[in-house]
Amino acid sequence: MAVSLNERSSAELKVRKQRAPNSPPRGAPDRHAGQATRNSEIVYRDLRDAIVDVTLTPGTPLVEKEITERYGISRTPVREAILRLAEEQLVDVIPKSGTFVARIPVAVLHEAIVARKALEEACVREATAKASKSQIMELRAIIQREYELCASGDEQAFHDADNAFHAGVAAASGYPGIWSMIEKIRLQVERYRRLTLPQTGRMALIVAEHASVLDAIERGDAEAAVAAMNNHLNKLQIDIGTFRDLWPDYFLFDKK
Amino acid sequence: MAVSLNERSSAELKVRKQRAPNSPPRGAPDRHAGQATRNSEIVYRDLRDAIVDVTLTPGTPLVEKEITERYGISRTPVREAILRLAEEQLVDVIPKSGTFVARIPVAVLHEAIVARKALEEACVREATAKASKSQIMELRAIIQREYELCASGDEQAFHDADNAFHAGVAAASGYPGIWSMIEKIRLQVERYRRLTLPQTGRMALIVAEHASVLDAIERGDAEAAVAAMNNHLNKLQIDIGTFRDLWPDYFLFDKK
DNA sequence: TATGCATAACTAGTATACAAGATATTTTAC
DNA sequence: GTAAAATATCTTGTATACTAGTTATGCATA
Repeated sequence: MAVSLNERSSAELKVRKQRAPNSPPRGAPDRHAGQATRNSEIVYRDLRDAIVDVTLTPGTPLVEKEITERYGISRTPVREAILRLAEEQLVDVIPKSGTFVARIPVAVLHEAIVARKALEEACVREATAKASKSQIMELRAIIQREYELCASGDEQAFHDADNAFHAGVAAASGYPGIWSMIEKIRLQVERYRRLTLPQTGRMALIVAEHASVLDAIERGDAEAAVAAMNNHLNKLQIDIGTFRDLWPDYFLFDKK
Repeated sequence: MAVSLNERSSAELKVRKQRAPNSPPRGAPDRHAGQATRNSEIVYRDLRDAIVDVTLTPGTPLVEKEITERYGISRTPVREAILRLAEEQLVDVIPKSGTFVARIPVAVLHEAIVARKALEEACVREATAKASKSQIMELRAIIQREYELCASGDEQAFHDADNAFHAGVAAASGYPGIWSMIEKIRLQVERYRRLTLPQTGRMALIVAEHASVLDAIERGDAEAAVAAMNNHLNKLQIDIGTFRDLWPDYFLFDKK
């Protein structure tokens, strides 16, 4: 390829010292998509997971130096991880003072559920029109896995399968990217869910609800599919009142 | 050593070297919300705006050192800004190689429009039910401003007012946070819009469409409001075919 | 001239040192 | 004894030096 002159204009060829403008490397443009082994990525993932499953409770101070020592790395990648979390409003960083696990903003919580319902409704409606046979079979397989995990009682795996179902519906709708939007939204809601719901005995109900969504999709009944999905997601509805007294420090009530 | 005993429990007092756990500073918990003057924030904003209004075209290399010299600051804040852009998929950073303004992903573009419509539909429906008189008056004022800006032909200001209208609808719905979600989604679509539409003569149409949305909201006709909003947003629909040939390097066609 | 390889120049990733502000502690004044 | 001021010790923000990998360049070789 060194030999093969590509068809570019001579104007672009004139720039020799620098990389030719407007030409990202042709060879590996988004290999970067593969999981990065960057330290900041590891720290980010660990911290995010710990915050989401409430291992790190709201208000807990996050000291860069401490994390630095735990991982045996320098402050730079730790700092990058914390900045990402700050953007997702999972931590509050107060300049020159400290960084803390953010309290759960109840206003955002409510809006997140509304937004999720709106997005999933669009997905399920489109999936009803466009889902291929193979996609439906995949969804059926996920439901079967949920059924099995429900029997074995593996909550974590069940939860993963639950998400896989929703992601699968988004994929079947031709809007896989919308699921990644939902996942971002889901972070805050998930913190609440983990904090409040023991979730015992609800697994069987979820499986049934997923099945009724898929049934409607399969028979092409868009309105029924939407209704079933909305009914399913309505179970997320939060009742914050109870917890206002229990853990007042975990929540942020006043909208900023 | 501690002369002034505060009223804290002895359990908490045992931790002396560290700040007491689970206690973010009471005084200024979210003063951080005020606009930060951090250098990284300034660089981020400048770069983001330049990318969104296509001053920086897709594929343009972003050299940290160069930005460093332009602003007279060190690499650290520049790097933080670039990392934020990478998360929003506005730049691609290829380790040890280079950072480039991301090409516009057409698949994401399409999904972004679908998502926006879904979210705005939820907002406008709820706004019809909940909008206060004052909120409706504010929206009416925004439309009037649009009318005036349309006459004076100030595209940038009109565009801002356009956004203000949609934000106002979200506020009236009681879901102001959903507008910030939409704004994130809007970034990619905006790049496309700036690139393709001269947008001349469309301003008057937009004003009329906004007015018809607000009229429906005011008379409490949710379905009409939703229909008007969808009609309005449908104008965003993209026709990528034309531009595939014009600027093939600006777009990313294959879904990763 | 064409091809492969060594080398130089560049990039982003990381480590570390220092600066600036906030908080906690101690000292001092009354 | 109380309160206010001085000080020490935290924190995050920034600058800079260094590391490691990538890309371009030029030279040797056929």
